[in-house]
Amino acid sequence: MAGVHPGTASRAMNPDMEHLVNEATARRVRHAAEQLGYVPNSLARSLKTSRTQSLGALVPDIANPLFPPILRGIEDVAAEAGFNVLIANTDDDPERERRQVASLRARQVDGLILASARRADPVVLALVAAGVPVVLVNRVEPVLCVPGVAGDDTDGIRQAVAHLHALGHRRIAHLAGPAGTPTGAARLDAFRRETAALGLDAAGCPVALAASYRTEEGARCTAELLDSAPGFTALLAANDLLALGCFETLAARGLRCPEDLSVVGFNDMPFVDRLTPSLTTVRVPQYDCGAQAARLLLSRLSAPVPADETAESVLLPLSLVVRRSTGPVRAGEAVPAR
Amino acid sequence: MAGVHPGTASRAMNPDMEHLVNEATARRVRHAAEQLGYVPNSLARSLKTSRTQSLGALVPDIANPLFPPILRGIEDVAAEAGFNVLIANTDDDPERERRQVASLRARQVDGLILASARRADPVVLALVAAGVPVVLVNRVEPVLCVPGVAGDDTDGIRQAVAHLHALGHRRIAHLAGPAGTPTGAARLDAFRRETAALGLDAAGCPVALAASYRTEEGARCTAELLDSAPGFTALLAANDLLALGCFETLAARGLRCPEDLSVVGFNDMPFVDRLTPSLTTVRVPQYDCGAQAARLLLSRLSAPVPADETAESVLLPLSLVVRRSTGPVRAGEAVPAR
DNA sequence: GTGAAAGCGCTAACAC
DNA sequence: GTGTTAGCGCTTTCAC
Repeated sequence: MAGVHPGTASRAMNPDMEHLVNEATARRVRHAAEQLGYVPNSLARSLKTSRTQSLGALVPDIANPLFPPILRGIEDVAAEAGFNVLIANTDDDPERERRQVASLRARQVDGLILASARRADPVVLALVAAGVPVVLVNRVEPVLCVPGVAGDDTDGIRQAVAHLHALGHRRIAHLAGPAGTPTGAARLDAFRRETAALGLDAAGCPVALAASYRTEEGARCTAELLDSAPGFTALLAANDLLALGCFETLAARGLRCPEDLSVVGFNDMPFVDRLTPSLTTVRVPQYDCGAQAARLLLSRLSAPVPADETAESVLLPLSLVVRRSTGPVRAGEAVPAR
Repeated sequence: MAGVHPGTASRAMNPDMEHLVNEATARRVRHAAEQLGYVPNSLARSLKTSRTQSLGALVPDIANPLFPPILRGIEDVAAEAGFNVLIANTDDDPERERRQVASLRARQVDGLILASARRADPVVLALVAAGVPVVLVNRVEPVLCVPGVAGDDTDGIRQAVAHLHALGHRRIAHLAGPAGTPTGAARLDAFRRETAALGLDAAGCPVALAASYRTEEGARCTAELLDSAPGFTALLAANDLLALGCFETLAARGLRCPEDLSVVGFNDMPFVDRLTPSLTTVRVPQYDCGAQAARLLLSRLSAPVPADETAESVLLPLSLVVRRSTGPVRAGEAVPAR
């Protein structure tokens, strides 16, 4: 319609090549495109250039409130660089994860951000072996030698334990996350180290292992702890959803929080500040995690890192947000220091 | 590697064409593919077939808890049919919406699901004019003549008003959603009709118009209502987030819910059952909305509907969930004028 | 049952 | 500054 060769039209429509074309011609082409409602076919473009300008993002479940802020962080950074993001849910199911990764690879994403990594995740290993640029977020596993962005779990747990200790608690239980997740394992490790470092009696600091990061699991494990190892005055949950489950069990048994039990969560999910009692929790900057992970991946795309270079992971600082679910231990319940 | 022509390999790898190829040959091809870690390039396939097996989904903001369940519904149905979903955020910004639609079209999505439609949305009209299969969800606008799936807002408001009326409330305020959104407009309309039908005095049923579906807006508008038209004993918010804002203002002014003011929300967002007081609200089956919308779109893709056929919209039944934020009006007691 | 060949819409060398 | 050409990886009609 502009009376030019397709090649010229292509140049006129591409901001990076526009300078190669006569200003008047370019205007004519753009005008024709506008008239025709022409939208360049990015599939064809990608087939030619073998870059799709799109990233894949894998999350366990988009409906889990932890992940939308991360995804939003990824999207915003990606959009700024002209990248789209394809989101897929794994439901923490390895088989589904495998299928989703295959689908994203078939769609030729330029790189992948995984919020769904499990410990020694074979899918991640395969991806790395295949040379696909990958960055982990939230769940970072150093053993995998994949760069990632996450909160500094160890320090977060340290702050939470220190807070409870300062309130006089000496018997602190831990509601640990699934052993298969890097976060669950790291937080449990940190919990054991920190309580030991403060000289707390290991027997007074029982641990329950949740099978998943779900409210019902939190409720079940809390009940289990109360039944099998009573006597603790505070409970540190590896995740806010688990803490919500704890609230449920306490309510069901007529126990009050924080009077009977102080509860600390992890993540600072949206709306946990509006619960009663409002949840004391370790704030993880999810949006920033996502944004940083996207930046890390984009930088690796534009400047590929040699295989022998060590994968650098970023640990974002966390801060404890003290609210109403934690309080001083009751005098009668304080365990005498030995 | 299998020693066959690419065309044969293609047939062997495609479940629908597999019957055209010798079983032994097919096995050989699949084995070679496995060995090589071969993943078919769906870009090239799509370029040839001009179907991408992907849908676009536009939401105002993925971090708004209303939308993840809808997206999950879409994804699950799409996945079952072998479709991927590309998600994009509009932030309710028409310009951003335009760009996102262009990007999705450039990626040749086979159809679009919009949760972000505004009233008489020009982007939607342009899409329809261009013959792109479109389905609306949540925000459905009959005027646009686009099929959609949403809750039956009119009936939802009816139930909420009837509930408050049954509790003795005769002065009910409405915190209306943005006039630019179909949901805001429909709920306001229904509110006016229902209160009138019950013979309530219009002057005793003041309305505040929120500029956006955000907590802060809800807080601001509640304050405005309390200041300008005190005397109402119940407040019906067009959306749970607005209701949360209402809670904030009540707390700030030392007013109790439901003793001083009964509050009803809309949507039944995740976690509003855990607030104090737990929120009485109209439950919208978000997941089902998304799932139905996806089904509707997929059916239109496989059996295109002639242009002259009327767009059929689906209204899902809603139900009021009565919790603790509503209670009987106390005789002679009204919200104290400041 | 398999091979041959054309072409989806675009871009990037290369001419001129 | 613009036209020409080849080809990205795949599918599909048509031969045989």
